[in-house]
Amino acid sequence: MRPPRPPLGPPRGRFVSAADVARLAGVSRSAVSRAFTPGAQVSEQARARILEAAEELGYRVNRLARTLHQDRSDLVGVVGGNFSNPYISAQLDALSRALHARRLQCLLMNSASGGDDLGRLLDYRVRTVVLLSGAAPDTLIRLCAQNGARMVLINRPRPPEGARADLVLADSAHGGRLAADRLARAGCQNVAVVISGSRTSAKLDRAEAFCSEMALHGIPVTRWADGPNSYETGVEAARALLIPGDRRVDGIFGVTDEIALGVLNTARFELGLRVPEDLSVIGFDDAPISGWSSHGLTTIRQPLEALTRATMEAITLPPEAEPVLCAVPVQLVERGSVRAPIT
Amino acid sequence: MRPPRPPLGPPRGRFVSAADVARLAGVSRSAVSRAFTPGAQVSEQARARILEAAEELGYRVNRLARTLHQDRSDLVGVVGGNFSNPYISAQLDALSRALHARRLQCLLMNSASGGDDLGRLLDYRVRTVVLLSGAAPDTLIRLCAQNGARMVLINRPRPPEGARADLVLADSAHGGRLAADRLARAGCQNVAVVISGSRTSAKLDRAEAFCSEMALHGIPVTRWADGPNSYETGVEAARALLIPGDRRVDGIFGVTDEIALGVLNTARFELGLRVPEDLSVIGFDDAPISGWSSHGLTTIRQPLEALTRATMEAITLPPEAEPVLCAVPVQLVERGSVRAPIT
DNA sequence: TGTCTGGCTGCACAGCTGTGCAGCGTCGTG
DNA sequence: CACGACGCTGCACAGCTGTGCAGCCAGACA
Repeated sequence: MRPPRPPLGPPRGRFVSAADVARLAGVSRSAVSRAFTPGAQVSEQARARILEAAEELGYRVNRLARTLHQDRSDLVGVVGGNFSNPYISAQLDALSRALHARRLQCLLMNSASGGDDLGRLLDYRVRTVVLLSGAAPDTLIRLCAQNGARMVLINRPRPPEGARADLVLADSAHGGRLAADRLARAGCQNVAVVISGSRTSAKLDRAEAFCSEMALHGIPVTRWADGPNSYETGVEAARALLIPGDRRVDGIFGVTDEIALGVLNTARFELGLRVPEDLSVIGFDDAPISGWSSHGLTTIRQPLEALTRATMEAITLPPEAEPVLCAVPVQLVERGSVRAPIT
Repeated sequence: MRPPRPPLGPPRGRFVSAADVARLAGVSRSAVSRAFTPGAQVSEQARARILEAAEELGYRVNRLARTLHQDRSDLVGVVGGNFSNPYISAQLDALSRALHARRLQCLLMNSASGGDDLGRLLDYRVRTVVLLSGAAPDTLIRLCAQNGARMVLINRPRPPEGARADLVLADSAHGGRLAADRLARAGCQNVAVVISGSRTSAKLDRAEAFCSEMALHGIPVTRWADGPNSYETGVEAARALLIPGDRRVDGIFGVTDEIALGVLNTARFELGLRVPEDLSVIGFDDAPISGWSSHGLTTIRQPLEALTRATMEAITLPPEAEPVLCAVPVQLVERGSVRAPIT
């Protein structure tokens, strides 16, 4: 039960307003506003009395109303498709911390549930929309432009010409080449690349670069592209690709760690293959669980800190600033799921 | 100051308002408001003209301003400590989808970064605060009560007497007993329980019930309680607990899957123990990755769907409704990290 | 033709905050 | 003592939307 209120308090079940505090402290509502505005002119006694009254009532400044007055809100819309994906969730964790540190709020939207309801983010006057998954729908691009909200795409496909959006991209092409070279040095003769079915994304660039680099080495590549970006997709791919025979696939590149782990585990535990002796597997992302000793996945690392830092820089740019393109370097992380180089 | 407006269309860099739309459509601002309010009285022609103008300008109703007028907002504050934790991220994924389906928005806050800045959620007039991690600070409890915001605690410690909060609890005690019975049936003689260092949580209940049930079986239990709720805590615990000797620990209960997986992997890959022959390991949660063939962790399942459903019910209750207590049953999931029962 | 009804429309205000501006009192100085 | 300066306060308005209420117009009916 709530303790009985003093007569001056606000009614039950409603938020406390500055007027309530003013009444209790015996000042005008303006004074309350000033007491919570740094640098505003209030006497020390009044401020003390106001803060005391606010504390007693549990008052907090209504940032929604404050936003009406200012040109930008503190809200940043963050869109993701699958927060239980190991790399996405690591990204979200880092990003939400960084936003918090800059006193920005994170309005989360799961794009897996609805269609292109992403425009609803604009209903809340978000200053910026950040996309972690999926492609940016044209309607969202237009809405952001018309309303002066920035848009940050992380490892997302380049929007159509003329669309204003900040791009934060890991060097997918270089990563794809690194993966190809590593499998070639391991002596693989017959390799495959596993992509999810979604066509429009940085994953395609990784796969493309992998294939063309492999062509330079003269090694044939089988492409598997089906299903969502998930562990199960890796499982399915492994079952289909790793049929016994004289020219069995001996190296697989999964365009995300989650896919690669599905391949790795299926090969080891369901098909009875030895990794890396019979099969080399390499991933992309370097999700935290890829380093666990149960997996030991060799992968292409996208540094999360650099990605987050670049994202925060784009987020905090003023709305009229020119869009930014930031490329983040990637690197090979050796863990043992790829055979040692033959010399 | 605001830049001078062109006769039609809003200036760059600001959000489009209903007044802008009204000007373009040649109607009053009220008419615009009504065109976007279901059931309000507007003629078909006016509505069509207004919607067309809104489409052209990219107008979206400002839900922040609308909130000023209504008694409750659409915002739900969600607090978590570590979104890269496998079970927390699965919870967040399910919750964000469910909120989206009910047209509620998810204002995310990472409690790992700041102290008790959680009160900042109230600045945004959230209708409800949901806690996924950590204990509810007294100040937050008081703030919510004074402002008529509901509070939902998921597997969190019971708040102090008199605090109004909805509780959604998996049956920790029953789960702890299930884990103990299972290890006892496996013939374990010397078991340990691994808790994280945080004292205040449902994890303690799991451990307590485990210990008392083991006492009934007459089996000694070593307690390890240190570090955060993380994979590394499991690693550390395994290194410390599994020292070779004549009375080595032969069964371990990790109070979360993440901890249990740290134990499991360290035992298998670093210490060279066979699981389950030399050591039985059991976890709690049933995170998605626990079912992966690389782990095969036997665990106590907290059904995510039931948890989410109960949470949504509490979230959508009116502010004046009495607090709710919802207990969700748990069950044992066999996967092979515990030895077969001896009969 | 006059009157009444009903459907739209716009005015004005509420809801909450930030801030320019004028007013008020006090204090210091000539 | 008179006057100016200065610090503080409250008024009033802006910012954006929802809505009660009155007014307007057209159409229907006697």
